[in-house]
This record gives sequence, structure tokens and C-alpha cells, in this order.
Amino acid sequence: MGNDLETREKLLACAREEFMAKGFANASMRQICTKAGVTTGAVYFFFKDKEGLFSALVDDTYQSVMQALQKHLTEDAKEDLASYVHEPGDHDPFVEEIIHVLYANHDAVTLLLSKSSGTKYEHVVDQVIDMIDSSFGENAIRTCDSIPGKQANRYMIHWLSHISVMTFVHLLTHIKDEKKALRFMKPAMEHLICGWTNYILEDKQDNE
Amino acid sequence: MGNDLETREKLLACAREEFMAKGFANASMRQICTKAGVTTGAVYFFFKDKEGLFSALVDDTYQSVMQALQKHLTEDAKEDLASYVHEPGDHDPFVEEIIHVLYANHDAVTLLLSKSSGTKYEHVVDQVIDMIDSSFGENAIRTCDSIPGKQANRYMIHWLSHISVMTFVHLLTHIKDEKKALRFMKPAMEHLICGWTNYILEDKQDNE
Amino acid sequence: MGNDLETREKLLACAREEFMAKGFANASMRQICTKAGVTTGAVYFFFKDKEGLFSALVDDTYQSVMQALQKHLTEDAKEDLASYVHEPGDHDPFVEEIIHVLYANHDAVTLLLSKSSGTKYEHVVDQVIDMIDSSFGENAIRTCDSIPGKQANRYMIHWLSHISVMTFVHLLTHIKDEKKALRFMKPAMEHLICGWTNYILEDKQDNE
Amino acid sequence: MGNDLETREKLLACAREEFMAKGFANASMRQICTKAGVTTGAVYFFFKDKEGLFSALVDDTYQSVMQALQKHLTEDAKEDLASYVHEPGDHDPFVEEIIHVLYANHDAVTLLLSKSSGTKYEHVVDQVIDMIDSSFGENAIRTCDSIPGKQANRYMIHWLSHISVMTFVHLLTHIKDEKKALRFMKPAMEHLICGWTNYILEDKQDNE
DNA sequence: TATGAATGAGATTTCATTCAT
DNA sequence: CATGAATGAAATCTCATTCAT
Repeated sequence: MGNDLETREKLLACAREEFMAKGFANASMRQICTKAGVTTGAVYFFFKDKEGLFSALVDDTYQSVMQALQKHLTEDAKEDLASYVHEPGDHDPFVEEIIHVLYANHDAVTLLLSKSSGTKYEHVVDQVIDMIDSSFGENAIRTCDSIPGKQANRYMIHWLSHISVMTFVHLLTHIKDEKKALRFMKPAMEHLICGWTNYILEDKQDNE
Repeated sequence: MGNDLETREKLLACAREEFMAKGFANASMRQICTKAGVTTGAVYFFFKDKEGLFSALVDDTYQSVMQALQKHLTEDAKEDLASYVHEPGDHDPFVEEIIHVLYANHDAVTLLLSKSSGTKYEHVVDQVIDMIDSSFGENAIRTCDSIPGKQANRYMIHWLSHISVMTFVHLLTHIKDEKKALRFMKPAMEHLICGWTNYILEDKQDNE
Repeated sequence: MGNDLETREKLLACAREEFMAKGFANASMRQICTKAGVTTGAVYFFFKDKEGLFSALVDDTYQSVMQALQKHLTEDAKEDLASYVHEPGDHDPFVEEIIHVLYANHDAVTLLLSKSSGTKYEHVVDQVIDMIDSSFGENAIRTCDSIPGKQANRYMIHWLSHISVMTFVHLLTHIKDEKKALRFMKPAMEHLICGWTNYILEDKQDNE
Repeated sequence: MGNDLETREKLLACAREEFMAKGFANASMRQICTKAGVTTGAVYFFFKDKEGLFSALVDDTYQSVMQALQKHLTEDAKEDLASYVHEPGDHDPFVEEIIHVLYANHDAVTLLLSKSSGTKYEHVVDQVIDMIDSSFGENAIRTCDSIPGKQANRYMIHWLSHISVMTFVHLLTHIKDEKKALRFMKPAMEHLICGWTNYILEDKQDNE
């Protein structure tokens, strides 16, 4: 009847609802199929298995967000932090871009970040933290180590990476409206940058 | 056989391992019992049910941490933020105390914070965040609103509460050694206090 | 394999056997499934749970018997007992009808009356007794109380209700053949009516 | 400590409560022991198993009631029904005696009659009915068959045996007070005897 | 006498997945 | 393209009973 796509779309829509409500592990294939008005077997024509269904909802978003992030980090890594002077608002372009992407794919991102436990995406937050940690961190370490008697505080670097990422997660969970999100991000970014700028340096003897 | 206490302890140890590895919901009572070398029925002699077993691992810690936190928040709520001037290191006593408690019960705290989904403790992180949010937040709002043309940015308050708590969670996950943890917490706390002090004020027209 | 309906029917048949033999509470789902030649999960495709399986065997019968009874009692309640003169056999139509229904659903009725402990039907006998007690009883009490110096003996009314119902239960257990059952019911009904007519009156001073 | 008997008595008392409340099958040995303030093992010192515990509560009563019944039936069997003319109240001695015994052992009798499903006593009601059926029945059949063109209606005999027994069961369940029970039994017995006297005769051609 | 730990077999139910049709 | 039946393995929990101490 040409409802090839219809059924697939319906399944995806119902799966999104179910995964959102209960998370991957506690979601029920039966419920998804029932809501979609098909029988349990049907889903296996379109998707390999439960995880395949989840993937279909998030993978595009996952790929593009990771790519955008990678690109941004690569560019940032080239910057010379030593000569860097922060002026209020100068990270805005990237922040605006990423917030736009996140909100444009609100559900998929939420699934990835908060509902993926039990899938291959379950460590995606940690992955992103590690990427930022490595990228920013390497750069920071290089810069700090060139200052005599000083060194980078690796724990602070990792923690700042952590809360930077969690800030975006927090955003999606707590602020529905993209414009409000942008307004909130201004002071938040200021504060984070303040951290990166002022608190990652420590005296060399503090080392273990 | 003199293993009067041994079995109970063994069960607790194996349960700790299993819950740590898989979280409460995905942990298997069978596995726990098998590892402990007893039959599935045995556990029900010592503990009411799966959640009772989990409780036995975490409840003492839960109670004492919550009490300590409550006490600290009550004291803090009396402070006058308007006249407050932060001097580096002046939160140390409480921070040292709480870090000590957390590390003394490292596993239990980890179970509570990260592995308790499916139990009555599953919202403990949110509870703590809300407690801090209300306590610090109320105080901050009072102070800010008394400044003409200004108001408190509630999103920032909630976010700062959030990352403050997550900082302790982060600690337990990433730093095994209590002394290193304390050293890390100095700059981290400075940074957080910097946030509470400098970034929660916004112009009144910014309001929606 | 064309056993679309066969399995469901087989499950019902095996369940009937098992429930008949052991009663609801002591019946084993495993046994039922094993006898039916399917795995334990299969039954949950057709029925919600153990009680759902039981319901499937008895609910239709339950509904129709209760309806028939209700209808009969409503009609009877209008009769004027004071002017009532029993003529042998004049209850036959209803008795014949109900006996016909009971025998047409012999197994279901037996399950309902004797094997339903643990289900929502477990008090069905008491319910029926209470219905009869209220209906006949109310009428009897009205009639008796209008006689000076006399009153209805409530214990007798309840007991007559009780043995009236138990007579039908007795029937199903002891007489396999509907025709014989009808023949037996003639004198039995005569005797019961004799009870209702002659033994429910007591002197007023007999009261406590 | 000489509390040999105390523990045993306590166990019996708690078992009586538990069996009364839930019936044999659904009673829990753990509950009984907990209520009695001993551990699960203790009961197996005094009683062989769950059924042994139940037996200890009912067997004496079972034996004596059965003996009394047997004796009464044996005497009755010798009577010549043909020359028997019922005068109101002439069964009272035996009825009074049996009611006295039943009420003196109210709990034990109730356990036997209504709570024994799952034990060797579970068919005790049917046994008693069969005893009465055989005894009264045999006598009745002999008498009836000596009347030309007539015969005994075996179904009526069995049914009358049935409701006669159920009347005593009904009594224990519905009337707490022995004196009230006696008062109720007068008209009830009249009615039952009326049944035995008037309704067990049928024409010979009615036979199957 | 009585304890307290442990057994072992059983119970019902859930669920993703498969496959002939 | 989809159905509907069935699988099979897993889950948690209950309970009478046993036995060394």
C-alpha cells in the first residue's frame, strides 16, 4: 500500500517516545509496536534489533555532532593560548552553533546523553569529555609547562572539561527554549572560561 | 562452620561488586549468590529483597551524609551574603569533612550516586541538588533582589548547585586518593565560589 | 502449522484439567504448559496472567448465570408472599432454566463454585447466598412482621438461602446427567419451599 | 528451663490462629514460629512437619467426634423406620450432645471442616456425609423398598445427608453462641426430619 | 531444647527475538 | 511487508524442611 515509510516512521516516533520516557534498557519493544499499531515481528523487518532501532533515532545526530566537535577542537588546538586574551562573548559563534544543533535535534541528543544506557552510545558523554580533555588539555599543558616553576593541574583540566560538557546536558534538560538557553549560556560560559583561564595553573612542587 | 558472619559479609561483598559493575537494575541476584557460593534462597534469609540488599550497603552512609549536609546548609543559610567577602580557603573545614566522609565510604557513595537507579535512592543526586539550590538559592535571591535594578539568575543558581554537587561525584570517580582529592578541591572550590559570587546577578530587564 | 487456534484451545483444556484437579491456587502454570506441549512463555501471549487464564474459562458463564439469577430474583421480589400459595411444581420453569445453564457449562460452574479460591471469583457462592438472602429474605421479613406476635427467624432465612444454593452445587458434583438432575430437583425444591413456607416464623419473645 | 510445654503450647496456639486465618495451605510456618517467638527449626522438634502440627490441633477432636457419630449411627440403624413416628423435638438429646461437643471444640472443628484443604482431613465432610448416607440411607432403603410400588430416592437421601451435615458447619460459622445455636437448631431439625420423612419415597417407574 | 543458617525445588512472569506463513 | 504464535532464557522471590551446633 505504499505505507512502507509510514510504518517505519511510526515505529521511529513511538520508539522515540518510549526511549525518552523509560530509557533504552527499560523500554519495551512490545509497547513500541503496540503504540505503532503493528505486531512485534514488524520492527525486525526495518531494524536489526532493539539497538538498531535506537541507532536509527540517534546515529545521524551522533555523527554530525561528533564531527562538528572534532572540527572545532582541531581548530582550537592550533591557537596559541599564551597570547590568548579572553574578551567577553568571544566564544559565542561556536556556542551559538552548537546550541543550535543541539536544539534542532533535541530529542536525539537527549536520547544519546541521558537515555542510552545499555547501548553502544552509553559512554558518549565520557567520550566527549575525553575529547575536550585531550584537545584543550594538551594545549593547556603545553602552554603551562612553558612557564617556569608552573605546571598544568590535570585534575582541574579534566574537571573543567567535565562540567563544560555537563553544562550542555544540563541545558537540554532544564531549558526548553533555545533563546533562553543562549541567554543562560553567556554567564555560564564566562564562568567556565574564567576557570580555564585562572585555575589550571599550579606550582611545580604541588606535583605528586 | 564458624562462617556465621562470613556468608552475610560475602553476600554483601559480592553484591557490592555486582551493583558496582552493572548498577542495581541490571544486577542479578543469581550471580551474586553464585559468586558468594550460596543458593538463591540464602540471600532472603539476611535481606528482605533485592532492594534490602542494596540498602544494607548504602543506607548508613546515606543517612550520615544527608545529616552532615543538612547541618551545613542550615548554618550557611544564616549567613549574610551581602556582607560576605570570600577569603581563599575559608570553606575548607566543611569541604574537608565531607570529602573525608565520602572517601571513608567510597563504594557506598558511588553506589548511591551512580548505581542506584531502580531503588528508592535513585533521585538522591537531584535531592541534594535541590537542597543546595533551595538553601543557597533562597539566600542568594534575597540578597540580589535587594540590589536596585538587579535580580538573581535562577538558571545560574540551579546550574551552580548542579555542578557543585557533580564536582563531588566527579571526585569519587576520578581521584582514588583522598589527599589528592583535597588538593584538587582547593582550586575547584575557588572556581565554584567565584561563580556564586560573580555570575548570578542579572539586569532586571533580562527577565522574561 | 494451522494450529492457530489449537494451542489456545489446548491451553484452555489443560488449564481446565489442572484447575479442576488442584484448584486455582495449587495449579501450576508450568504443568499446564507442559501438558499443552508449549513453553511457559506461550500462555502469556494468550492470557494476561494466571487469573486471566482462569477467567477465560469461567467468566462468560459467571456473567450469564449472575444475570439470570438477578432477573429471577427481581421478579420474585414483587410477589406478595402473604397471598402466596405454593402449588407443587410451580417453580419449575426457573429451576429448569438454571439447571440447563449450569449443566451446559458444567466445568466452568464447578471451577467457579469450588476451585476459584485465590481469584476474584472466590466469594461467588457467598455472593449468591447473600443475593438470595436479601431478596427472598427482605420479602419474607416484610410478610412475617405483619403478623401480630410473630417475626422472621433471620438465621433460618440465611440457612435456607445457604442450603438452597448448596443444593445446586451438590447437584453438579453428584449427578452427571441433566435429566436425572431435573428429576431429583422436584422433591428437593418441594422440601426447600416447605422450609421457606413453614419454618421461618418464630414467636416474638424468642428474640434476644 | 521447664518451658518444654510452654513452647509447644505457644506453637499450637499460634498455629491455630494462623490456620484459622489462612487455611492449612496458605498458612506459613515462618509466621507461626515468628508469632510464637521461636525459630523455624523449633517446630520440627515437637511436630513431624506442617501436617503434624495441624494434626496436633485437630486429631483428638476428630477421633472423638467420629466415634460419637459412629455410635449414634449404629444405634439409629437398628430402629425400625416403618413404625417410626416423628414427634417434634425427639431428636434433641443427640443434637444437644453433638452441638455441645462441636462448640466445646469450636476451633478444632472449624479447622477440620473448613481449613483442612491440603491435609489428610480435607475430605472429612464428605466422609461424614457418606457415613450418614450409608447408615440412614441403608435403613431408609430397606424401609421404602418394603412398600409395594415404591422405592427410595437415593439422590434425595444423599442430599439430605449433605445438608444435614452442612447445617452443623453453617452453625459453627454463623452462630458464635451455643445457646442461640440450640434455639436455631429446633426449626432446622424439624425441617430436615420433614425431609427424611416426606421426600425420599418415589414411584418405582421413576427409576433409571 | 532450640537456634540460625542454608538448601533446593518450586512458583509466576517478562522480554527480545525468530520464523513459517 | 507484516503477522501472530512461540521460544527460551532469564528474572525475583517463597517456603517447608534440614542439620550442625
